[in-house]
Amino acid sequence: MKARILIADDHEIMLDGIEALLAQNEDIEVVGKVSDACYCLSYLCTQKPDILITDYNMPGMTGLQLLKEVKQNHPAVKVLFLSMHDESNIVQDAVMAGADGYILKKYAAREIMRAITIIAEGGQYWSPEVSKALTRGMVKEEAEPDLTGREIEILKLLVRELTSKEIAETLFVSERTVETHRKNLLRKTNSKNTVGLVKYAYTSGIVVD
Amino acid sequence: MKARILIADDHEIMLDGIEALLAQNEDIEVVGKVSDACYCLSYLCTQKPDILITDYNMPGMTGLQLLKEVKQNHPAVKVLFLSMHDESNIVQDAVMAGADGYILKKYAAREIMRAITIIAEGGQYWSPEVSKALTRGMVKEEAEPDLTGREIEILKLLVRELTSKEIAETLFVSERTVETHRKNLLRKTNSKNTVGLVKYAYTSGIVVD
DNA sequence: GTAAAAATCCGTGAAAATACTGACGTGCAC
DNA sequence: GTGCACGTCAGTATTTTCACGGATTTTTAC
Repeated sequence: MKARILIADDHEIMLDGIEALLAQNEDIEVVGKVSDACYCLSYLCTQKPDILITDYNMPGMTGLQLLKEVKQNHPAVKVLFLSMHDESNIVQDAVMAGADGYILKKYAAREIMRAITIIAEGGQYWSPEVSKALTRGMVKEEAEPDLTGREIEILKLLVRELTSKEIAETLFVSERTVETHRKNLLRKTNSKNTVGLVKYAYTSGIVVD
Repeated sequence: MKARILIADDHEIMLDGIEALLAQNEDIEVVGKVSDACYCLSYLCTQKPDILITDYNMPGMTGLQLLKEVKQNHPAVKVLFLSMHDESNIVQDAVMAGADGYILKKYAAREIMRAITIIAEGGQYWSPEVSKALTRGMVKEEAEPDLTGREIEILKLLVRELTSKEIAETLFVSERTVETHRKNLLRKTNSKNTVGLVKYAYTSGIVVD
């Protein structure tokens, strides 16, 4: 009874690297490798993997969106995140949305096998840093960045170096509206100014980088 | 006569992935894997690899700095960059500093073998996108972001969400001076506003991400 | 059908960033 | 010994952002 694995990552070399690692274990079978979130979803419909290993930063769709899609349409599939980021807001979002595991890329080599074994048995696995980020978020009570669709939209335009005025013109709303959204973004992301918003956009995967 | 390869990347799984790929070719021998730029430099002194394959974003040192170190102290070592970025300024910096190859991570799986073969024979290899970025930079005559030390210093403080006033106080200079540097940064990085500077800081590897 | 969340809008005012133009000293290279 | 890059500083003006403290309407969820 092999664990059937689907791997998603936009860098093909990561796909091969992960596959090479997993090949060492006979109880694991890689049934597919995809480098695109949309293709990943369609793949889930035809094949029925037990576990999806996916990068958190995917082109076209954030890892979080992908996770939500998977959990909604294929609740039986376990999801293990691979990510460079250990910011508590990102990790927390992933956990809240039902991820089964989250490991940092820099430790992936030594942790991925254990993570898959545990997840295949119905458990969960978090890298030490990730656990720390989780508790940090809990304790500080600071992890709320639940941005609305409109806020994300505005953040994306902001990152494209548009001023509030230009964003307002683009979205056909008042300048005031944009300013209100920015005000809320500053509060939610705990930023001092625009710089913080751009940093958040980068580290949270809202921009593809 | 095998080609001796040293691999540097801060994500161990990438090291394993690359090694697994290279293992397919008998003419290639991986003599070391390091996940830190400093350790990489010391390794170069003891072992004598023919080719160094390195990530462009390394903790503690940018790929560019590492390249310059290598070319200065170990001119015989060829350097092949692996990177997520194809911005013309980054690519151009790498080429100018003497890189022997530059491939994008998303194509690494299919290109790395060819790149190494070519480089081992004394040639150079660039991913198609990289070549495009190079010519784009040439044609547009826009690729100059040669930031001075002071400008980088200010950019780093800027990314920490400090205002010009606060930066001025930190560096014990006039607010005007900081504004001048920012103005020059905007021009050099071809940015419209602060947002562009933060983006540049992220994509160029000035901040560690 | 009601409560909560999200999106829209407004005024005032201060702070910060950007645009423009110009200048001065220092050190280094050719 | 003369450019030239670099870092330093100034004045003036405008635009943009941010901080207050509201408000209304639309959408969503139960």
